[in-house]
Amino acid sequence: MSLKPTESELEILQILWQKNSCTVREVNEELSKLKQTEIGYTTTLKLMQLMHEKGLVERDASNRTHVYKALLNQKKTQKSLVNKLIDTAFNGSASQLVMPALSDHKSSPEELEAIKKYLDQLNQK
Amino acid sequence: MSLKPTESELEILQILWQKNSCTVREVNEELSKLKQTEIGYTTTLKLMQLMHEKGLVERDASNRTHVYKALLNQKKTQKSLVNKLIDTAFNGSASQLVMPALSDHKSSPEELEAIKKYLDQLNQK
DNA sequence: TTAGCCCTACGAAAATATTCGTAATAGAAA
DNA sequence: TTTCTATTACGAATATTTTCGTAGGGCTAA
Repeated sequence: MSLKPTESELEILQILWQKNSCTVREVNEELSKLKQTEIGYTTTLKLMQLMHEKGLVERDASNRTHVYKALLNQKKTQKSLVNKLIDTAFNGSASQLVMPALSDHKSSPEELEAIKKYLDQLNQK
Repeated sequence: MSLKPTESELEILQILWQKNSCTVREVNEELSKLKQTEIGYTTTLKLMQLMHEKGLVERDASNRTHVYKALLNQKKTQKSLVNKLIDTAFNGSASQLVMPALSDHKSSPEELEAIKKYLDQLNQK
């Protein structure tokens, strides 16, 4: 099934992944910080309710203030996003995506080393 | 300014980049092939007209059948897409994006080699 | 010339996504 | 208890994106 989150939903998932679990209030504050502008509380609430209906998140409603958790697996979601990007913007060539990605986002030597190891591993198969 | 193309616009840009220049008909056929379903001709036409208004493409209207070209630079656009993805879904870590990207999209040994060379180059700086 | 086809322009419907106001109410505070 | 505050539920307005129908007209083949 793999429901695809919208732009806004992805931002919320991002926060949930990072903090593990959150109230609407917390997410709303994070979002406002992120976007540099005050976002209506009920806007965030509504989004998270929709995500709940869609099965993107679960929530503990045993207390009045509900606590949300992401249900979508972070790694899987990332993979599908990357794959989509590769297909729609890079003609299916992963390496074409990889190089510009590395060029802009200054990665540490350690990170680069890790990638290299990873490449060797792939090569051996 | 850097106008951000929508999902559909990106698909069209992709085709324009690949073929250099296209008529609406050509794009429409490519899109239909891509999406595995017939897309209304005027749907594609309208999208490309909107893209023209937005300045995403230029067109040669000297003949009845207009010929379109992308105005957005491919590499720049790709970079900004990748950067956005890294920020919104990968917590700003490029290497976290790179590895899953390579794992799924089976890259040829040549491609992998190219990436490795690229990494070495980055390392030397 | 006329019929048929293909093209553009344009408006508007449909589908999606985002934002927010209002009402109800639980729980805390006075 | 009464009041105040925070929270959920829900409907609806807005905004954005996608899709398509129709009209007008040029071009070509018969």
